[in-house]
Amino acid sequence: MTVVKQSHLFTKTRREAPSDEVSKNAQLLIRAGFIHKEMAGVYDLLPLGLRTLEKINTIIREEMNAIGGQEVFLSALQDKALWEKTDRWSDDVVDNWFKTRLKNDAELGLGFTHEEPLTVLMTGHISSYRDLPRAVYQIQTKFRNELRAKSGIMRGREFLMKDLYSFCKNDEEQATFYERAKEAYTKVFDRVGLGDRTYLTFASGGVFSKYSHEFQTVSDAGEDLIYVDEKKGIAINKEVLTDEVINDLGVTRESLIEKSAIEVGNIFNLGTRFSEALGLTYKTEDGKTAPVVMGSYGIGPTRLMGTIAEVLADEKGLIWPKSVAPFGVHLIEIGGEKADVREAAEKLSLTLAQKGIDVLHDDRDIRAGEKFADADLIGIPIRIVVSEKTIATNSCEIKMRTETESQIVSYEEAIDRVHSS
RNA sequence: CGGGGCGUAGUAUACCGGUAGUACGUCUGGUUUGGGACCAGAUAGACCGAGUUCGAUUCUCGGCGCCCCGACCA
Repeated sequence: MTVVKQSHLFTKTRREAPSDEVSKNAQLLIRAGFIHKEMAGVYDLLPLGLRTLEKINTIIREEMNAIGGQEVFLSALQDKALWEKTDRWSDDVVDNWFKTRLKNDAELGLGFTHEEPLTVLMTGHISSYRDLPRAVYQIQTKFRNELRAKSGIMRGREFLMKDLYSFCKNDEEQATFYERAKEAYTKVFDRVGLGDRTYLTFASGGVFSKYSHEFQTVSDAGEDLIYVDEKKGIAINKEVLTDEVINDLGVTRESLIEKSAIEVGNIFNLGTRFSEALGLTYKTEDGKTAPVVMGSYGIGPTRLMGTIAEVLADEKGLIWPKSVAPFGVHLIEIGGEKADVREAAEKLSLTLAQKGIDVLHDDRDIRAGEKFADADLIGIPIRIVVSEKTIATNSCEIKMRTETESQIVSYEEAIDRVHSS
């Protein structure tokens, strides 16, 4: 693992939030130097932000791989003819296309989802029941020409999406995979630190199934209204809240509490809508031709990052769970112009790195107060301070981001605590 | 897309039909050095275009941009 010197990091923190951002996630992420705003709904990722995003992506990858997902990377540019086959090219049907043209005037789109191209791609790779089931996913930039970008990084026009598609022999196989995907999603949200406030939420299922499932993280910043049954740990999206649904789920109106929530994931059955329209069929055991049954499963990693920022922050700044923090330890030296302090800090950061911890070493020649304020703003879960005071006793100070008091401990104990945290 | 608000420096603001000032920030130097210190110096601004006018940041029109509410959101 690596040690990054903060004096080397090109991004700087800011004291004030920019005037054109109201949402907490964007204000904090910009102030802390994780992202940069290009225009409404379009953000760049800076080194700290990219590190965090990659941590999130790694967790998602691990869980998708665990259910048999195979990663690909499809193109953003999309062929008009393909989307006309499923009647999703017209602006009357899909109103958030970004469309552009080739030099020869042929129309293209920038992908807002990838059912069509992947279904066609798979026609070359699925031809027998022996080829099924399959699960294919990517983490890719999506483009959606939103009428109104809002909520900072939560609803952008260009954003990262993990989209997995399942290909199964029949509804039963699809249902089995769907359940596994549901569990994988639950693990993802647990691992990124949102598990206790993220609810499996029943939502509109479209044509081929009664329900789809959303994963909704409770937050005042959310755009969706959900009705939560806390005992059962499930929720119902307002858009499908009917007596029938309430009955289906075995809850009562009295048990439901209305909450605002952020949709961090969505899984749904596609049936054979795309396979039939695009000719994705296979031969069954008895030699018959049948359409592949599909499902689709999305998570927006950038939105997830914004949600974590939004939901877990305090008045001082960001608070990253260990699993997604850009660094494991923020090591602050105070009085680094003294050679022995600098040496002790460098030695400790190297030791931590050798033990598999990413360390951000604040070696900047600024006052302690600024370093502490920046550390709180950036939100790395563990802060370790090395100063003249501490090296006199061969010790250092350690403090969790969520704590207010630090403790003086030996280097060995500090390392132990980093490990056990 | 309907509605609303707003565009003066990174932030917050002031003044004004005669070409912009303050504070904070930022940068440099010095003194400092455990929760955003002090002193000195510096940096940086009227969204764009057209019109009216001798002269427009100021008035008019058009554009562009940003934010919010709603709608939308496989």
